[in-house]
Amino acid sequence: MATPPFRRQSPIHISRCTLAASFDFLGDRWSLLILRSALFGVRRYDDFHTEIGIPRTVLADRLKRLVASGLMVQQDYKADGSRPRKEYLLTEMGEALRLPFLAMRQWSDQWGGQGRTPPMTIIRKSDGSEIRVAFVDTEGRVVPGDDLTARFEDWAPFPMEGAE
Amino acid sequence: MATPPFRRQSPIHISRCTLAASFDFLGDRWSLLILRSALFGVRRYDDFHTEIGIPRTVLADRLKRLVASGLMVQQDYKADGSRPRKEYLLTEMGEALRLPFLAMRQWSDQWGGQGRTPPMTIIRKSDGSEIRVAFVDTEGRVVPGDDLTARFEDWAPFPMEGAE
DNA sequence: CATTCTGAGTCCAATTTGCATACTTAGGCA
DNA sequence: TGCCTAAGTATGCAAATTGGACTCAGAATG
Repeated sequence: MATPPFRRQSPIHISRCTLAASFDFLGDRWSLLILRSALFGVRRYDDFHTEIGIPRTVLADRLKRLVASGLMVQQDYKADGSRPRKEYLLTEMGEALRLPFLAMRQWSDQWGGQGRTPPMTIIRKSDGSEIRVAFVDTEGRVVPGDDLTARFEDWAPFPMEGAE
Repeated sequence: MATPPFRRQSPIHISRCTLAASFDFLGDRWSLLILRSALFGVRRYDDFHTEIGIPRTVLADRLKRLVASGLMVQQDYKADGSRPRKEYLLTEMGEALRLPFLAMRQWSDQWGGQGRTPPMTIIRKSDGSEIRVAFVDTEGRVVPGDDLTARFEDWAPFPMEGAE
């Protein structure tokens, strides 16, 4: 993936950038860690609390925000031997974070893994072969990172090697 | 991408999770926005400052951390008519964030774009065809999200549909 | 029926972090 | 010599975070 040419400004203004908006919203330590756990199947207040060590006040706040933003929904459940409670489930929108999060995990394992074998591998159900995240074309074939450019709406194709 | 089964704990403990470590490190609004701009080719202190509206003290702190962590390097440059200055460039490690960031952009455009056409499209240099981020197998072919499972080191293959 | 237990929160004071404004620094240039 | 500019640092106030104690509701226990 090639290095972008020097620029004084990003081609997309920050106030109209959906990515910047996302970062603004869920770009904090705790929200990201909650979503990580949720994508693994964790659902309950106390489970989030003990797993990630988040202060209870902050957890309450973050869950409220995640629900308000449509990434999670509250749902009743009833374990036998205890009263009805709420659990927090990812919506389709929240579930869709699986791809970017796994792309991020791939990066984390490669650059922060200190050469160790990653503890988790994604595999295809059918045959157990390894899966990774990559750029693909409309035919569904992998494209190398250095063969990419970006096009901007109402712009000529951009001399970029800096899609992002 | 299928919903994971309910679990009380994530299969990877947070203290040994490279992804959690990454979130811990760069999981804050400003670091993410700085990296977004950097991936577009922005390099200079004041350009970051005016583009993303970050307070100068926080910017100084974040750049220091990004350099210390190996995501960026300081480099001298000399524009004519002015004295030598420093600029901040992504390292190979920082550049490698392009894939996860673009995966995140794809998500942001889909779920936060309110149905508008995304202002940016990644295209292949050679023929201008559209490119996206997806799961691929070892042959470089796209794999649908619901055909995935995770395998954990020293574990049997995991009944997951919750790779993350 | 009264008591205890538990998951899911809220409340609060101390600390940390973020913020805006102002100030500093250093070399080129008029 | 003094001004200009990019790139910071210093400082004091505001906001968010933190850990600990407290609350609440219904199920189980006696």
